[in-house]
Amino acid sequence: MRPMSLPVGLPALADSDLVGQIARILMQAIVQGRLPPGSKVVEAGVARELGVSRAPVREAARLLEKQGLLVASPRRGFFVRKLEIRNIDEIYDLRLCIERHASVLAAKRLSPESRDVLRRQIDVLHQTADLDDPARQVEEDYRFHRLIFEIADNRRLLRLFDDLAAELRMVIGLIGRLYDDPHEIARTHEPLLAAIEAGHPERITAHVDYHIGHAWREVGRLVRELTPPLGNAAEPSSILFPTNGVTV
Amino acid sequence: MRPMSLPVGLPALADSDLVGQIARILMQAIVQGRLPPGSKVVEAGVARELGVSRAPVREAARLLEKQGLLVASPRRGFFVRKLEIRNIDEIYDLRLCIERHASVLAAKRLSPESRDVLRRQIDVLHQTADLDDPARQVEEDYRFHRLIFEIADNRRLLRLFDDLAAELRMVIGLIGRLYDDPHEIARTHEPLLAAIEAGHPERITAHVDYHIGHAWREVGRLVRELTPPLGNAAEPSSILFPTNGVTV
DNA sequence: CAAGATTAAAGTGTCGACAATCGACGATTA
DNA sequence: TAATCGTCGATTGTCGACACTTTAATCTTG
Repeated sequence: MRPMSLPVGLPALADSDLVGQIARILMQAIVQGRLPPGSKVVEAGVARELGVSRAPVREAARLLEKQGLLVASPRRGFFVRKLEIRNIDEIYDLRLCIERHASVLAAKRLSPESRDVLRRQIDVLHQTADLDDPARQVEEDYRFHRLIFEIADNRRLLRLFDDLAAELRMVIGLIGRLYDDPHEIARTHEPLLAAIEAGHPERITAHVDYHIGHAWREVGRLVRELTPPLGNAAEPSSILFPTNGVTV
Repeated sequence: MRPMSLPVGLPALADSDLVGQIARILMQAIVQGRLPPGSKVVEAGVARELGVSRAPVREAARLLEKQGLLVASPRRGFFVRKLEIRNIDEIYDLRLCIERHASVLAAKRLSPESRDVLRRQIDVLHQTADLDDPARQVEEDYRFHRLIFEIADNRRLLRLFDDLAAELRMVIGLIGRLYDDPHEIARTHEPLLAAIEAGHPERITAHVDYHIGHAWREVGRLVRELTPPLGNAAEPSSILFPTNGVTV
């Protein structure tokens, strides 16, 4: 048995695949804002907190780096990716691109069962809207869109969506509530599903464009509002965020 | 004032990045066929061969896994991804999706300079066609398409293309010569560029569809032909690495 | 002689250690 | 006082070691 110390406030890591678990834990910490953008991820700190050595932590950090959540600075360590508008735009641009595609694909491969699954998820969206739980709302929203990718049935496309979604969740988590009326969110999914059921590529892409484009503009606006305290998007010399030592 | 600051905006780093170097070396070994699909990547072997320890090798392998070149089997190690038609189709499907998008974007952002760069690359394609060097031809072909992504100016899109291209290079490297007439390759790029210059989204996507779709069908056909005989070629951990120790 | 059991070899997962490097702080100097 | 330089702690990059698993090779045994 391995001498595993007691993780204080962190979920215990029992199963194998330590690296994957650490990556997930780090990801959660990031998207939940416990590791704010710009903050440093100290390997030893994470390792100690989780009761493991630095090696698997490093590997997890590398994965998150390739995924885009972290950036590595050569002899200085890993940092949570900053909130640059450029990056937001690139993510949404790519998401729009693949979600149009996935939606059209999903329409082609839509079965009665998968149609029902989407329907039910819209119901969930409506129910969640009553809860006044923005985080949950965002989560169920993503679940709907993820379902579309699952139906599209391209594993690589799905993985890509998950990667983008993780980063978007971080952004959305930071700016808090995204829409004023949660029911509005739920409703806007209905015409999209209708278009998918109808199977008209043009109508589908139009609705996706509207739907994602709306979120894009909204997030962009809020991020722009949130960014000024940092001045312009000075990319180099990453220390414009002081060692805001909230590292885990 | 801060003590640092090299030239702003330069990626610079590169060199002392052992993990990145190992990842590149492994990638080359894979796309050049020295590590055939299905073969095992033994950490200790690679480490010894490169004169480093296993730690950075593992990190590099993890990156290549996330990129799709390797697959990890929990207590058994990393393996070069096998050549499944399903995977090929997924890659090309995604590539088609993003290349349409990138091409339309590139048209929007096309400057006289970037137009000339594309033109010149087509010239290179023609020149390369005379050399009877299939690998080189494929390389210059990718360079053209990569230029489109550069012009599209979305870093994430570009990274994604690079990831896909690496895997496609592996596939194409394995099936050897892709087209019968290299000049044909070069020529087919011209109407695509013309469409981009004209800036008609429909014409652009049509040409991209034709261009990429052609490669897709061709590769798919060849892979289908090639799959029964190959299957898996489990390699004994032996010397198949760089003829020199360019590392450390 | 084949199928299963046994043992040995190879390889992975993880750890702790150590030198090299970076950044902060304070002493030194103009 | 402000700027420069050197020192020191903190942290990274890399290594070698070790326990446990898987794979192979060998030995039983029906």
